[in-house]
Amino acid sequence: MTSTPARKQLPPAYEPASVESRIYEMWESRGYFQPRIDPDQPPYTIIMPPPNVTGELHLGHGLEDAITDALVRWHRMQGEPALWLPGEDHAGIATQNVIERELLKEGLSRQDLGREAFVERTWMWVRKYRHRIADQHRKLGASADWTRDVFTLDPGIVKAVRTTFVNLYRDGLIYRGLRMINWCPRCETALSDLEVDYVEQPSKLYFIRYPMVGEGGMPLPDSVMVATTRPETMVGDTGVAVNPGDERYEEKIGRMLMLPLIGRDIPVVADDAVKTEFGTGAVKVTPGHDPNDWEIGQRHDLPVIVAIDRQGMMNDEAGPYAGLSADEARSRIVHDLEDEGFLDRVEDYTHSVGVCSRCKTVVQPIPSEQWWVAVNKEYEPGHSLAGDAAAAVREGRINIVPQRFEKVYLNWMDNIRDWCISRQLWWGHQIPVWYCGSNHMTVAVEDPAACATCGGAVRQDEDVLDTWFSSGLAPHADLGWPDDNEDLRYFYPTSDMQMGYDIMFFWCARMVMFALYNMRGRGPEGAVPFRNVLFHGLIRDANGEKMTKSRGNVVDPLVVVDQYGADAFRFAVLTGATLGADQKYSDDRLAASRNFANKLWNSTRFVLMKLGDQRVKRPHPADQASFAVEDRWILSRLEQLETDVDSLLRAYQLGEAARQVQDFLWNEFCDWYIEFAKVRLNANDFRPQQVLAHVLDRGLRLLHPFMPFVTEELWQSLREHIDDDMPNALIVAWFPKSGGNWKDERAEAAMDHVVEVNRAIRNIRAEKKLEMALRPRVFVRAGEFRAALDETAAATAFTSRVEPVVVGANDQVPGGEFAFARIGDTEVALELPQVDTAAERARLEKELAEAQAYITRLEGQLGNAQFRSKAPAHVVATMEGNLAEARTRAAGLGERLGSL
RNA sequence: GGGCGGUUAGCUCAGAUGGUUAGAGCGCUGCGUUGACAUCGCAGAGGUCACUGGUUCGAAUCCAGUAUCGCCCA
Repeated sequence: MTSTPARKQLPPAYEPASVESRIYEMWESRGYFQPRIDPDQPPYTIIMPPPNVTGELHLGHGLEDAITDALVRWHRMQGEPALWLPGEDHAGIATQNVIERELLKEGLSRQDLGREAFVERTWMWVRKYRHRIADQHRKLGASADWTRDVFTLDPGIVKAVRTTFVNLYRDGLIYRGLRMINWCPRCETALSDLEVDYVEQPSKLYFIRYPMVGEGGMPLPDSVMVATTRPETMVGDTGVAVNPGDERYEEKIGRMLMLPLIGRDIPVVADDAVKTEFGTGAVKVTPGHDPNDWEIGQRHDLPVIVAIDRQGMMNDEAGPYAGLSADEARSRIVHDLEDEGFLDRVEDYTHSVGVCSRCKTVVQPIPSEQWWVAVNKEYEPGHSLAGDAAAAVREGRINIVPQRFEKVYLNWMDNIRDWCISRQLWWGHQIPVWYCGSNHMTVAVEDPAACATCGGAVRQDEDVLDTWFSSGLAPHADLGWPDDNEDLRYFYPTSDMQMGYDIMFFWCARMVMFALYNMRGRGPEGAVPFRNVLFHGLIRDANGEKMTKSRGNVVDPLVVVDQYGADAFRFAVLTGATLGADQKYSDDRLAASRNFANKLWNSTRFVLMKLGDQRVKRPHPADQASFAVEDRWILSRLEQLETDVDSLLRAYQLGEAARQVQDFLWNEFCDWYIEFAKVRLNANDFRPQQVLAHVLDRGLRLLHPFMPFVTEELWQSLREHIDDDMPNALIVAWFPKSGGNWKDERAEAAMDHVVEVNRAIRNIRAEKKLEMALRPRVFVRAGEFRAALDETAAATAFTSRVEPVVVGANDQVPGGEFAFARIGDTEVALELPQVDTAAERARLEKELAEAQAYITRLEGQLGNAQFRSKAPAHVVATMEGNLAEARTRAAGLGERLGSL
């Protein structure tokens, strides 16, 4: 075993930097992150969404680590073999772009290097950044099993990708086909529908007359006017389409038009896709340059003419405009149309333009031969990739949290189209297809030596797969599929999955589709990639803007960790918003969380100081009656907290759970229990020691999933003071679960009352501006809670700086000058050097008025027969209790007013 | 065009299945270094829960509509 962390005197303030790396090293070197496979126990498994190897982690990754780590630590502390499997993604386009930018600084292009050298250079980058990324996770406290770290280009994943590809191909779910794609001229690759963003752009709508021609090609005086936003594409027009129900064009359907400037004859076709209300109701059809026109062209057998090449230049098909850029061609064509009288008019128009989501270049829709996944095709009766993926969620085999995202997922899955998976890149999983000289295709997992059909020499398809193809396999591929190894058998299906809602379609949807296909041998329940998937929101900047490099508002989580500590960062992002909602980043919230860590640090210092070198037993419920009211109160409250945290965590309400632990530790344990305990300890009554140690121990355990470092560091100091079966580290200590043994309603009510009495006393002190040194006598005329008030009188004396005298309700308070307050059936009379009668009267009247208003409300409600008959008994009882209490209070106040 | 979400204190946000006088942090006001903590303590001010209507004994919470901001899909 490695040496335990250094345990000297704790410094007076928590210094995360001096603790975090030492603690993390201790955890990792002792192997706590590696689960022990135990066939008798169900495991907890969660896969890390692999960050891109392109560079640094951002706040979103930090949030993900905070969520995942809290979950995995919670499960680990419940004794489950817990596996958090980390990884990194090769991120095709993104990484290639980064390397190309690097090369550009040296004046080189990837073509200068050649494919092999370029890929090798990229690997050099990867080797460096993989470790950097892992270290960043470590700084955030991620208790991931680094011995199982997976990179999406590891040999095992290559095998998984190829096996999936081959199987899908054999089942007819992967095909190569000429279809309209989104081409990014800058990235020089095809993109899937998901990688295209649509932005509104002001543009023009051009109205162009296409003259009709007769049988022998004779021009007729009639014409059809079309409206278009891209006049330069008209050189590729092969038809004009109208809606079949549009009366304006009824007689023209089937007739021929003459394409201006070009002179080609093109037909008028009727197609439902044409909207009568757009432009003139007639649209030119350019199947080579528009996705909708492509579809129309397919339906009406129109030829496809590609007149603009992939670099955006007009080619020979453009006739007189060949060699021009698309922009130049547009102005020339518009000019020529006008000259020849074909241009009717131009209107301002706003339309949405597809841009590459990565580089924002306007994408070109072009027909191209690419590889596709047929997501809706049945490979077995009743089974298609998308159909099964939707069913798994509909039928509850996969649970989406928060539930509202279920609709988004299903809506997308139900309307999904075939997925373009080939990319014209060099960095990624090269498509496992080989071609020979006779154009035979060999599709194989292992590199073939020769063509499977004719034995000829083969060349591999040059394209690579969409990055999401490989990450879509993560849950089963990361665990070893297609090999049938122990990890896969034991840890699959994974338990939870977590990601930003922005990659629901990219990643979550693909994982579900692939897993249900690849793992279908396990049956519908066992095939799912995960049982629950959590969608978290985005971290935005203080103004609610998305953080992007171009905006320059990106915050580095490691800078935050340096400044405030990893625990503070994690606590702040976890409590910053509810799951699924975006949150705004704020330094104030970080500071508040750091302050909490420091508060915890100091309260532990206090407990340790009071324990000295003592080793105490845990309080035993059998001795409950022997404990003081504040002991019974805090132990009862602790059990309630344990119950609440358990149910909150089960419901994935991580932020609320963290808040409740904080609230307990700060506002109940520190503010009241510790303050009260001081009095007994100072009087050499050492009974609070075991309560202090026990409650703190439990509190640190409850907080550990959210603030792992500071809790572990403190617990290391605390553990040797508790005479119990204490493991070596908090990370593997049992998570508290209430047995209900300490629940004590009476103690809670009594202590609540004592707290209120103290508040009332302090309130008077503050209001009367009594000097701190002054310790006035205060008569506490107690009713129901006399025993508790008696028992805590010394604590009241200490914490509220008074000399309390607890007397019975019927006892008289001696003469003198007093300020009065009422808490239920208890009257507080604080002795003053002198009383400003008018001010005192005003104060009491205000309080009385409040009490009266409250009474009126309660009387109204309780006087309602409907309420009495329909409301549950405990609600009525509570209100009756409150009414009685308020009446007692009002009566007391009235009495005091009368005597003034 | 379809769908989803937000709107609660000056700011950032909590408020399961409707049920005490709606909470926290930060900020603000006043007081305060007593041996855990000034990264702190005590006390206080501050909210017609966006609006309108409905359901209910009872609505921040459920329903319908409106306004406004944002997101997703087409």
